[in-house]
Amino acid sequence: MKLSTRGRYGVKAMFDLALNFSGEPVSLKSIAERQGLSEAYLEQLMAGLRKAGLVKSVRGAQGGYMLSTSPDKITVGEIIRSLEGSMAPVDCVIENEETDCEKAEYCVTRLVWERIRDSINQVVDSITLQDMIDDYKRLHQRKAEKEG
Amino acid sequence: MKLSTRGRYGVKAMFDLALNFSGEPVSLKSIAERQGLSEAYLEQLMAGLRKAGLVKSVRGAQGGYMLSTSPDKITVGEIIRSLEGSMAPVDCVIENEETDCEKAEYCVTRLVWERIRDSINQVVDSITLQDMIDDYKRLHQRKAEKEG
DNA sequence: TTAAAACCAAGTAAATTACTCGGTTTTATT
DNA sequence: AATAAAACCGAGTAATTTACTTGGTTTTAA
Repeated sequence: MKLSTRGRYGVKAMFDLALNFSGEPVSLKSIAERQGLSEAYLEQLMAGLRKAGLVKSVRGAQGGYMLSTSPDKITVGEIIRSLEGSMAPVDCVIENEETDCEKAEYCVTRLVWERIRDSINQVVDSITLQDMIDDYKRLHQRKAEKEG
Repeated sequence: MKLSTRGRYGVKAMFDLALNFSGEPVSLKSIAERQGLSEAYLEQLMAGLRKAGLVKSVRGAQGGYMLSTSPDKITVGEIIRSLEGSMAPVDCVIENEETDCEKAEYCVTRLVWERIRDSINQVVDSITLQDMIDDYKRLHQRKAEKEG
């Protein structure tokens, strides 16, 4: 039940874009540097996020990426699902997908997988990039106080 | 974020043991047949469940496995964690384990992973094998009514 | 014109998964 | 005592997935 680097890096990158949300595009190079990620690999992830409509890109010199909308309208769930697919713990329980298992209708374990899936979706869909920014500010304010 | 076959088969096998909870041991062969799983592979899983104290084994002819305690005292969470390890979506957030990430204390994404982990744990720890048996009975009663 | 950037497709080494295989030991039954 | 059923154990392995890299091309501001 681990997230792959796609989801992990994707959330980091999107959070970086959210912190730098200003109307100006942000280059992959700078995101990669700040977040300590491979630029070439990030490129692949951004392609996924762009196809999902979560980011816009600006090509050419001084180009880069920016959130397609404000941080409070983008959830962690949308980010992860666009990069990793459904959060369903088992394939037979992927949203809006038929299962080929003929026992599905009376399958008890299936009910368990559905509950896990729903609870994961509920958390990730409830956290927006703005929430992360708020957490970030709180965390760093506390850090500043602590360090005097 | 998929469960591996270890967790999936493990829950199935434990549910099978719960349905057959009587004091008599149940052979791997019969579990494998009923659940449509490989006997040799199941053996590995049972070793894990035994080490975790969730099942007891009886060796020799007419031997087999049985739940170590009643179905209402065994949760899906215990089963999955004993076979797959922590449900943490990211290593830096495994319960009772130090992370080597020095930024951890002020890491925002970490807060997200913790919330996902907690919510998964909450669901799986709230579902006992007895709950699954109850669901099973409900499901099959409804099936019987439907089929007349 | 140059250089910075996004875009794209394909390749690849390493790790993980989902098993199997070939035994040994234990024990109820005959 | 012999047999057979069963758990126990360690190692091996094919297939798949992951986490990238490489080598380009296209676009566009300066």
